[in-house]
Amino acid sequence: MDEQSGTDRRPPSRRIADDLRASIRSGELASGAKLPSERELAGRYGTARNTAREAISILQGEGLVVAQHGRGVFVRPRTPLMRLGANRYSRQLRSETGLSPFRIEVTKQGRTPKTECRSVTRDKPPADVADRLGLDASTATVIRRENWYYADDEPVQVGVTYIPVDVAGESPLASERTLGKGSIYARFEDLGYRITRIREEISARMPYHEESTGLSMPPGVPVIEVLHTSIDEQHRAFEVTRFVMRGDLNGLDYEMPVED
Amino acid sequence: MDEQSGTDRRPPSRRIADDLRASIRSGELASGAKLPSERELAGRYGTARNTAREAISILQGEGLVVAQHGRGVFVRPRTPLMRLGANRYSRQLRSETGLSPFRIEVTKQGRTPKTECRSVTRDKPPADVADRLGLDASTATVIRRENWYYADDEPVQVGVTYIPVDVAGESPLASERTLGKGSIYARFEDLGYRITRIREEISARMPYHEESTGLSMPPGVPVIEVLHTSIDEQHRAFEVTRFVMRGDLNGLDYEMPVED
DNA sequence: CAGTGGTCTAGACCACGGA
DNA sequence: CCGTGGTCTAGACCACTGA
Repeated sequence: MDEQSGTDRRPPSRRIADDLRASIRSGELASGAKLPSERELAGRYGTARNTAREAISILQGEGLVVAQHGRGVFVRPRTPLMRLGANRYSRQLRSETGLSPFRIEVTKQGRTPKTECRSVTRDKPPADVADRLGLDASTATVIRRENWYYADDEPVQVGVTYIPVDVAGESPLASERTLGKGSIYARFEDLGYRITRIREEISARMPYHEESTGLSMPPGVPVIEVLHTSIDEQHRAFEVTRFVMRGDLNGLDYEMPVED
Repeated sequence: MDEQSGTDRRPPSRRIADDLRASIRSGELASGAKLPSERELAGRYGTARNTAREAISILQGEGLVVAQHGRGVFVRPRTPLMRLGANRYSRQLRSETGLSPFRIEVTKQGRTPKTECRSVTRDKPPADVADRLGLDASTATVIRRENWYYADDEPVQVGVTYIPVDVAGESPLASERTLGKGSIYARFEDLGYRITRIREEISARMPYHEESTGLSMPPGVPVIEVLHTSIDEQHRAFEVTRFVMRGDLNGLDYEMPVED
């Protein structure tokens, strides 16, 4: 009754990883369950501990398990994603609830939202941002606002907003960390920029080292990067925000018309 | 002139990884450049080879480098992303060019596109798909069409389309692998379903084991998953497609109105 | 062929968590 | 305190690449 019938060409580390993966998929190792310890696996398969460890590291890279120092290795529980939609920018939603869609989503999950503007500075825009704003990257200056988004004090997103100085002027957008009622898009409206269209460019990648520590991300979890551009009635791009979101906690949900 | 002034609490593997990462960022190790060999690094830092190897595996997990057996470890070149937009579904684009947006994007990059319908079967819908189609997951039957998308014979995307049997009927959608001129949405129009709105739910995750082999993905690269729903004038969801795309080759680009 | 990464061994010590 | 993962060593052999 040996599963591998003598001709298993997989190296032992793969075999252990495959077995564990199968157990996770079948539900035998349920979400949150503890895997056998490295030493236990090594003994069971007759390998060195490092070999069992290598197997676990494969599963870590696939985002299937998380190791906790001193406790063990656990099947990574799949938390439901927050679903951020284009309605993030809806004026109606803004005025109805007085809450940002982020806060609504977090609250819906029974967690406590928090947002924090960490800095407001003047800076040169990154090349891609300058391009979206129609600015010259080498000469232009923008206001840079860095916002952090939390659920239960756990950071889940960062958003860096770039506003041309010509747009922000001496308004609160250019200097204040807190922007008052109706949040940032109300302030743009004060200045005569009313959002009518948005462009969102989405990509996925592994986090930079700073991001994975800043967002305290477990290994094997990618980020979603969204480069957002706000456009007004006169087709002016008046603001660009780069969102970086933990991929295990966030998702996007767009519904839109198909333009002929 | 020692950089670490005696009090470097980082383990050697981290230190090697940090140094290499810095070299990559600074451009000292350019895109595509070869890293020092594992043995070379071990010698240079006075560690065992495994320790240098561990450092490289950290960078692999971050998607910064790729190892090639027998050749060396290289800085992963960042290929430009394909930018898939909502105009994928535009009738105008379809009729103007006769090409699918996928083919246009790949051609734009100087590569050769290929698409292939691998199978057409009848199946039970997955729960999330059934939900989007307004079907009962346990009783309903759908047509399942599996499509693979290639650039220069390299697979870059998979799309699995689900169509309720009531919609597909006995049309080519229900059985033919090739759908003829104007592609799939033209066939839906033949049946009276004209796409007017779409919903796209986007997430990012590490590939399943089958996906990473099927799409021959290097380690440290996530996938983008898009659950797409097509909606017609009468608000009927008539088709759902789940796209799984290599995150290092694909991006999404939406422009849409903000609905009040 | 020499040089590279891929895998493995059998130990060792440390740091953390929980009883 | 013990059991866990985190890190490291100093070897070894294999498989692949390219001259």
